[in-house]
Amino acid sequence: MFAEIILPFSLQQTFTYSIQGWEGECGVGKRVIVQFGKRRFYAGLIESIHNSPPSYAIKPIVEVLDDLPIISESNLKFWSWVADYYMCSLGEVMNAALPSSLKLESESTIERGTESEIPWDDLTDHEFVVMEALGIHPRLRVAEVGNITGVKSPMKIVNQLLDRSLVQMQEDLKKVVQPKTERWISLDEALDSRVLIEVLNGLKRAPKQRDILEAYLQLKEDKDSNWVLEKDLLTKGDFSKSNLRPLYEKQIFQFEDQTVDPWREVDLSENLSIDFSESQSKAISEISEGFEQEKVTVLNGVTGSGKTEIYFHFIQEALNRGDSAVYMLPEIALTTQLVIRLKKHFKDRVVLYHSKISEGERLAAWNAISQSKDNPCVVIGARSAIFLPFVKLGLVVVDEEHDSSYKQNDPAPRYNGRDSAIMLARLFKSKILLGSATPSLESVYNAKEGKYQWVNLTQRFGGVELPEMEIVDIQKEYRMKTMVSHFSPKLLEEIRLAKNHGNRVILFQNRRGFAPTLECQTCGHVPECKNCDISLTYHKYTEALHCHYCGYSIPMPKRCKKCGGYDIVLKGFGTEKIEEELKEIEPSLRVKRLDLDTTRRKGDFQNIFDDFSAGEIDVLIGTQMVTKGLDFDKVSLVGVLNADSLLYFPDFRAFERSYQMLSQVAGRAGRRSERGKVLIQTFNPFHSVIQQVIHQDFETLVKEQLYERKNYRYPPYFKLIEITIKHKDSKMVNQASEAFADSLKKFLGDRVLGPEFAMVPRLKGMYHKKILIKFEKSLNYHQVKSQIKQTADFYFNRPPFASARIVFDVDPS
DNA sequence: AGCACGCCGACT
DNA sequence: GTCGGCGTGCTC
Repeated sequence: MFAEIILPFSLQQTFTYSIQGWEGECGVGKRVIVQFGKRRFYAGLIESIHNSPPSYAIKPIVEVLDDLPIISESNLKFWSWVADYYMCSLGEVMNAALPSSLKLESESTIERGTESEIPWDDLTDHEFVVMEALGIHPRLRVAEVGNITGVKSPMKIVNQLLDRSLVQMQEDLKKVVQPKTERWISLDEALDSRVLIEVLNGLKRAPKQRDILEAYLQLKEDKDSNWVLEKDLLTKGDFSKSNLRPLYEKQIFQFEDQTVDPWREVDLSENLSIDFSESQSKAISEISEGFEQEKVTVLNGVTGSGKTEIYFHFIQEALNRGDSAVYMLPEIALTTQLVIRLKKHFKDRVVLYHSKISEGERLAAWNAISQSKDNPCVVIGARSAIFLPFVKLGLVVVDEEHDSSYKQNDPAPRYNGRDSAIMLARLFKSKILLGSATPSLESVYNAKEGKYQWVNLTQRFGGVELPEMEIVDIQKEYRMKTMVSHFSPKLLEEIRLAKNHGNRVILFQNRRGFAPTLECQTCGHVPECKNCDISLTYHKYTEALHCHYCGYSIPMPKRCKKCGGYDIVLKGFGTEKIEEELKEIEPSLRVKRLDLDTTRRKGDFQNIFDDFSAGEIDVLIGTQMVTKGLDFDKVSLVGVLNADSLLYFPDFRAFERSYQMLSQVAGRAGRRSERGKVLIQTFNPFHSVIQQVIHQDFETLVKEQLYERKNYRYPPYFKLIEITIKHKDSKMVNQASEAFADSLKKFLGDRVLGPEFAMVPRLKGMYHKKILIKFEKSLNYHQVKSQIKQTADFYFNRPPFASARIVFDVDPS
């Protein structure tokens, strides 16, 4: 009997191993240790078991790691779909799916060999260094041999020493990551409370132990629990770990190691009850209709209309049936408040899963889900949650389904969390609900075609009106020289007004659109466009300064045009600059930033959030982050500093995204009590998208954009595959991509666009060229992809282009 | 991915 | 001449 094993890297095929000796233990979905190549051992996963012997020599399985499969065949089917659809290997999907602590890899080490005499005089310098090091450390990793000798390929040296039996080599299996645990202590079970006094008296001559015992008893009293954290006990009396050992030996204490639970200190006792408004109840019954027809259902609910409560309702319904549910959100919308709300409602059924949880939590989540057959769970997580080992999955909710961060761009698998979730739901025959205030054009289109069920939830909770929206024409303001750096007089006035009424302000500044500008450190001069009276922005690709309004450009100057000084620097115009300016204009304002820079450390986000909620910050300046699921009260004003930076992003989704982002940020204004205000600064007050945003005219946006997409052959009418060819030699990248594209054109014709240099042509020493395939939905995409793959194999698996790398990105965004 | 094999340029 | 770099091919 043989097994097909998935190995954890980007090799296309599975590998066949003999299961001899492990017939009883083997099973699909279990991990096995196998040797791959001459030395290395890996934990692979059994994909299938069969009895057709291959024509080549095979190796046996070394060990079966699991008693029970870690994932089911349904999950494996899902993996296969992801690998197939997104044109990557099963190994890459496995890597994305498994928590690191389930991955094992061997590591080569060397130690002294059987030859006892070291012929020091016959050693090369490198060999000498290695043998010397082995005298100090009994064991060295092969990588360390490279470090101490400074040689790039240490195996040559190791092999020479191996030949003379001066060293021997070993392979140690290592967990990639070990989960962190913490130790809990209680009195030994065998210890009767009556004998406790005796024990205390018995410790008269061991005062330290007696102190510890007393400290424990006090802690036990304080916390009202028999189990106390070792850490707490040690800090209470300044004891050390070694003081505890005799207490374990005398069987006074017992301990248990558990993975760290970050929710230990949070009070989750409160029970939340939900009362539905009339419009919510109506939406619920419409969603149920969609579910009955087994359709993907889209809940289009404006911000503040209470989508979350509706999700809770259906999650509860799934749990009542004994099914698990997944509630997916874009990563940065996974705020603590939402998780606490969920935990208060669904208690210990809640499982959190995203990139920032600890390895221990990750493993615990994985185990909870794989044992969820009789204990249904509700997973709240980011896109990676779709890879959990679900058993009975009854509901998948994808909130903010339009969000572009559902797409993983790098590394493979380059999958879209929303689209994959739909497939996951299909495989598990579970219900699927997509929610958004501004659904994606894809979902709108599918609903129009009758494929998806569409449910509207238009009324804001508590009847609060949508905010008042106003445009500020900054082209005019700049011309009249009334702008105060990036602020129009109107915006500044509204900020002051908000502050005077004790309200808060959110300012939105898209980072991506704001390229750096050049500033003279001597005279402060900033090069400006001769046509548009705005600063020119620096483009690395062309080494020039561009105006992104009229296209005017000048080569990167070496010295200041005004004063002739050489001291010119590039300055960013991100949130940081805005913060600086506002503090200068209005020093009394308490201003804080919310962006990637200020939320790098764990807890940063929460701190800023808490300060803002508590009224300790007047103005919060942020990037996309402020648009996502933040439920602030008392925000009377939302200001968009420059809407154009969104509109002119070079991407076919730019207008759709602009609408979504501006609507989302506007939705932050005036959520609970009073009506809020939104000010949008723009150079293009009459731009159709800006007009659609301020009139909340989603219908027209959809109509116009769908028309454009159809015309220019973009999704949802056409499918896109972006292919990137990388090579460190630009000539090679040109030749390879041209040859490849020509070959693709033979069967795809003008569906092949490019090759063209990427926006950043050279990245990490590699030149990048892109080929874009646009093809009709009516084509069999399976066939198209396999033809592309075959062509790629033909070019990139043999000379002269074997050294070029190729990357596929299906449905790029 | 990681490792071996083989070709080719730089320095003793 | 030898050492080490790098390109190429293969792994069940």
